[in-house]
Amino acid sequence: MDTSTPPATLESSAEQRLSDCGIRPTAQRVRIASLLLCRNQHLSAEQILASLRAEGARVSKATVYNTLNLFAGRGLIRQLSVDGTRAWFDSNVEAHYHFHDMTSGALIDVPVSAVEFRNMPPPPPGMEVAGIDLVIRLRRKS
Amino acid sequence: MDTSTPPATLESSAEQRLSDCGIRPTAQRVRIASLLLCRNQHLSAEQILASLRAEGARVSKATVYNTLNLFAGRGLIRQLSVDGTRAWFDSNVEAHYHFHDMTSGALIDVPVSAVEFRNMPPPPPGMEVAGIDLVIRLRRKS
DNA sequence: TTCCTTGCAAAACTTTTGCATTAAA
DNA sequence: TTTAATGCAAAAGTTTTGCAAGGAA
Repeated sequence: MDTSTPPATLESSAEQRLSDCGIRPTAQRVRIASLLLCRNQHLSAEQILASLRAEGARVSKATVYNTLNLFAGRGLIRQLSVDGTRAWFDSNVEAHYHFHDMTSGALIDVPVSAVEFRNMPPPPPGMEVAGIDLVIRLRRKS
Repeated sequence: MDTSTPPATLESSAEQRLSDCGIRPTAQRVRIASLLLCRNQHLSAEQILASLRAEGARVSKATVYNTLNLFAGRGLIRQLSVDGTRAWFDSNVEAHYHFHDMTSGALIDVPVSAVEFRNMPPPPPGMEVAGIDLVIRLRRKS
């Protein structure tokens, strides 16, 4: 639909990643992937929609949500439930944890290497660990 | 409003805890506190509303939400963001973590003693740790 | 009386869905 | 051409809010 602004290299690498996941690289999906996957970041659906429209892209809210769910389902991004207000989409799918600045709402990545677990409780019988979400809440030092 | 069913001891201990927190123990607040604080559990606002009404209590949705927010603000309960769908209110305010059964949605308490951290990343300058939320996601073993 | 709490309904938000239209292979 | 994706608007679900009425001090 829109063929301007973002560098060809970014777009083509996003296209490549979508194809690799078996996702048809439509214009909207490539735009969303380019925006999100260019670096490690945490964005809400609304932020993504606003950014794309600011760039002049033609995208609907429904497509943003559909696309984010699709990407998350294919492991291209990770959906976070950090505060109850909305979902955050994390472009970093490597194992890692988060600082959550409760004042500003900001999320900061914490590498796995910074937190080592001495022991972990065994999962209940018949269950296995699918993932570990660690959120370290921060407040301004008093 | 309603003076039936729950044991007097439960109600009076709930009343005591509310008074201790400087919360005026109205009928609705005592009912909600009695329901939630009788044991360690994780309930949604809607579940609490349904339980109270099933018991014959006269309570509105607005009051349930107002009350839960009030209790959480006073540290009487803890609000959890585990899945994006809704808030869960945890009657256990002692430090602890959670298993999250992704199949059933169930939450299971994990005592702090079951998880020891070998090291923790230092909070950014000017910040301090306000809390640690650890969610261990579980799926059925394949 | 005065202040706080409640209930109801409506509003505010985030996210999903139905369906006609459009784009991709 | 045939299938899948998009856009729009409406719906769905959770949580908040405004305001009149009710209850406690």
